[in-house]
Formats: sequence, C-alpha cells, structure tokens
Amino acid sequence: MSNVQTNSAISVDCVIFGFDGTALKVLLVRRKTADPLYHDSWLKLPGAMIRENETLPEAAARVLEGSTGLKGLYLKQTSIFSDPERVNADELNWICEYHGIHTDRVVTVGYYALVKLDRNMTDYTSRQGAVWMNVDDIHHLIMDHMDILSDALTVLQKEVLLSSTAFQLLPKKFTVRQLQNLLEAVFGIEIDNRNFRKKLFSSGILIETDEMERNVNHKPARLYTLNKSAFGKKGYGNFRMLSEFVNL
Amino acid sequence: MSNVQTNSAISVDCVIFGFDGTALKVLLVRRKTADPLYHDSWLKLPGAMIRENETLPEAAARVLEGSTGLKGLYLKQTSIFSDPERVNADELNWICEYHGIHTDRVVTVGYYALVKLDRNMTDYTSRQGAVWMNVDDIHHLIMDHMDILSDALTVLQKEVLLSSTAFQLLPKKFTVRQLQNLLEAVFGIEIDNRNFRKKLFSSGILIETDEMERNVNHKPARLYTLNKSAFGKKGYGNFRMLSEFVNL
DNA sequence: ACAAAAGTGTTCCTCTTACACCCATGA
DNA sequence: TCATGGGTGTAAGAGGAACACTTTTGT
Repeated sequence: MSNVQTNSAISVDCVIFGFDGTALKVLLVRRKTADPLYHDSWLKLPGAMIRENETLPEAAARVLEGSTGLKGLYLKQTSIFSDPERVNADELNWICEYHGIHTDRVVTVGYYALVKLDRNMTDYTSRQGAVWMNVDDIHHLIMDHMDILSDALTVLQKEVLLSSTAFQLLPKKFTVRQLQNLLEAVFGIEIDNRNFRKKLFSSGILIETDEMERNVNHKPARLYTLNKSAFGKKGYGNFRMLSEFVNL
Repeated sequence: MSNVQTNSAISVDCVIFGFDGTALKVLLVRRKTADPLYHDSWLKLPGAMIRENETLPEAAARVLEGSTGLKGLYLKQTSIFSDPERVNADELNWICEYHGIHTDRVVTVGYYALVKLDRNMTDYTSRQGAVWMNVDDIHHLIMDHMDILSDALTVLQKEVLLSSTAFQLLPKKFTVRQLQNLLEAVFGIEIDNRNFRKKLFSSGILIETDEMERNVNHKPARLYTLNKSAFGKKGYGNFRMLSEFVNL
C-alpha cells in the first residue's frame, strides 16, 4: 500500500483568451532559456508552480495578474494533465533548475481566462515580450500545451453556449456587431445580422445606452450593456442561454 | 523562488451516477475506521490516492473498477479541489495512517462516472457495503465531498445537454419512457410525452429494435438503441444536442 | 375486470428563415 | 463623393405547444 505518489509538483497553465472585436486570440509567452536548442519551440502558455498554502485558483490568478497586470479577471479551471510522460527528462531538468526545486513528476492544471483586448492590454503584454496570436494560427507549443489549449477552447465553447460567459470578452459597452463577431469567432460560423438583432432585442438581454461608437469612418453603432438579470443564476429552470442565438 | 510545493499527495474522488429507470442515484461508501467519533459522518465518495506512474484517469478507473467491478465505464474529470484547508489535521492523520504515507497536503480531483443500474450492479455494490442514494436525498458527506458531488451534477447537466452522454446511463436497449425519465431526473423538469416522442423519432437519433419489454404488468414498451452517427463527432457544426428535446 | 403504463393526431400559433436597400460618418 | 459598415421589414413555411383516448399486458 505504499507506492503512493507524494512528491508531485503541481503547476497551472493559463489559456488567456482575448477578443479584439474581430478575432479570438490567445496570449503566449517565450520560455526563458539560454539553450539555443529550444529556439523553435519557445512559445508556451503562461504558467507557474503552485506554492505552499496556495490554492490552484490563487496560483492561476497570480499567473494571470503577472501576464496581464489585471486582478479579478474571469478564470475557470478546465482539465488536469497528469500523464507521467507529459514532461520528458530534459524538460523536467529545465523546470527543476528554473524553479530551484527537486521533483519526480509535474502534474499541470489548465485554466482559461477571458480578457478584453484593448490598447492598454496590448501595450502591457508587448512590454513583457508576450504575443497575442490568432487561435487559428497556433499550431505548435512546447510540451502538451497544444492539448491544454484545445481543451480550453472546447470548454469555452460550452461555457459560451450555456451562460453569459461570452460577455467577459467584451467591454462593458459594446455593439451588436461585436457580439455577433465574437460568436462567429468562437464557433466558426456565420450569423444573419438581421435575424440575430431581432432575437437579441426581443430576448431582453441587452440594455440600450444613449452612447454611440466614436471615430469610425462609417455610420457609428449604438452601444449596449448586458442585462445580467435576464440570465438565470445557477442551476437550470428559467435559464437563458446564448445557444438561443446560435445555430451550430 | 522556493516555497514551491512539491510534496502534495493527489487523490481522486469519484461521483458514480446510476439510473434505475426512474431516479438518479449516487454510489456512496463508508469510511473504514474504528473511531466511533466518525459514526455520523461516515458516508463519502469512493476515492483513492494516485500511485507513481499512474495518470489521474487511470487512478479514477481503478477506483471505479473497485467500486463497481466493471472496466471501461464512462468517466470524466470535473474539478480540482485544492484548498490547503480542505483536509483538517485529524483527517490528514487518518489519511496518512490509512495509506501508510507522509504528506503535508492532499489535493483531490473529482471524476464522475455513469453506470447502468441493474440487478447485477446493486448485488455487487451491496456485497461491498456501498449504498446507492437518491441524489436529492444526499445532504451531508465527509470533508468537501458535497462540493465535489454538486460540481459533478452541474457538469453532468451540461454534458447531457450538449452530447450523447446521457445514454451512458441507459442500457443498450431502452424505452422512450426511460430516456424521458432520465432527462426529467437530471434536470428536474416535466416533459410532454407525445411531443417528446415526435421530436425524438423525427430526429433520427433512435433506432427501433423488434424487441419489447418483458414481465411488466402493463402494455410492454418497444426497445430502441441509440443511433450514434446522428450525433456529431467533435467540435461544433452539424452538432446535434439533447437540448433540442428539453426546455429548461 | 381491473390497474398501469404505452402509444397515437390534430389544430393553432409562434418563431425561424431568407432576403436587399438606405443611412450616417470620416476621409 | 466615395467607401464602409450600421441599421431596418416582410412574407412564407416549419416547428412547437397543448391536449384525451384507446391498447396491451399481468394479476
């Protein structure tokens, strides 16, 4: 009864989704190493080891704050990646050296976060040397980070369908077209603009403001805010879902 | 840079859902201890510590096989419970003693499994001293097992809505009424039988067999099987969802 | 014969779909 | 004045909701 594993290190890796009004992007960082061997596999998801007396969501929030400079962002756990072979010997060495620790095994927990991609955000992240890549253009990441990313995208899609999660990717005041673009980007579909507006307005989930877009070289669009009370709280029953507006 | 936690023990706890044709149940076990102090908090979810060179899904499958005698059951990870305080000092002592290990912290990963509750199953589990309780009747479990259970139920509801997961709870050949009861139990709703049949048959997700129920003291119902190809594979686009048949 | 659940159709009405043009702004 | 995306209505058809009685079996 005692080949029980007690010396695992646990890490978190964050898939930080951003939406710029048109395309869905993910924040990637470069691994810090002098070894030129890793040059073409540098890109990875931001992550960290958990510390003593820290919960996983706390660790993920710490990574998130480090990457974006913001606290209190939307954050949700996806899956755990626990294959004893997920980190090979070289990578384990790198990790132990980099963190100054000794461990036999690293299990990682995926989180995804949603941020509003504006100028402040891109300024901050580029100062850190991080990059926002279009989800569709990411094909290789180190270790099993592609798996973590795909998994997060699947979870995001389900969350978006069944809750008001999508609005975490939009500014407080947004246009109908931004919401439509977001759903089109997340699901890779096309939506009829007229019918979309009809359903959306009659559903009561949007509150009209008296503000308009500014500095666009076309007719400015009206800005709306989300009517949170039109969504249910928890559990089901009188539960409104964004899937009402999407045909998959 | 080195208050990094490296001596966590990782456990899995399984929420094993079963459906008997009418109600949704969960398999609970009693903690093995001589201490009478724990008498009224004995019930818990079946679980185990992970072993070296074992992935978490493997550990969960091991627990599942131990509890039900069956291999290859549907199994899905839900969340991680990582609060350093989730296991108090007494409980940590009990765990270390029971498993013959030393550790400072136990992080647990929730899994849920779906089983078909038939006579063989209940015979097996009652021989083990485990009990199948109605989901609605479970109010207290040890440690944070209630949280793990609630979380699993929420994930189950989402899965059932967006996939063919529900059929894992039914026998290969089932009646329309069993499927209806299942959806009613999982979501706590009522469904109009005539309209349900109409939608179901026209959707093409059921294949009619030429078998009937036996030994029921009313008109025997026809048995159907699931037409798996009517559901999409992965991702979205031409994706059929059970939510088509449910109004929340 | 009785009890218990299976199985079956129709009507009304709502909601979905498909589709094309004018409008307001910045350059 | 031109280019760009914002914003609007209607008609035809499909699909959803509500609703009650007959059938088949075991006891």
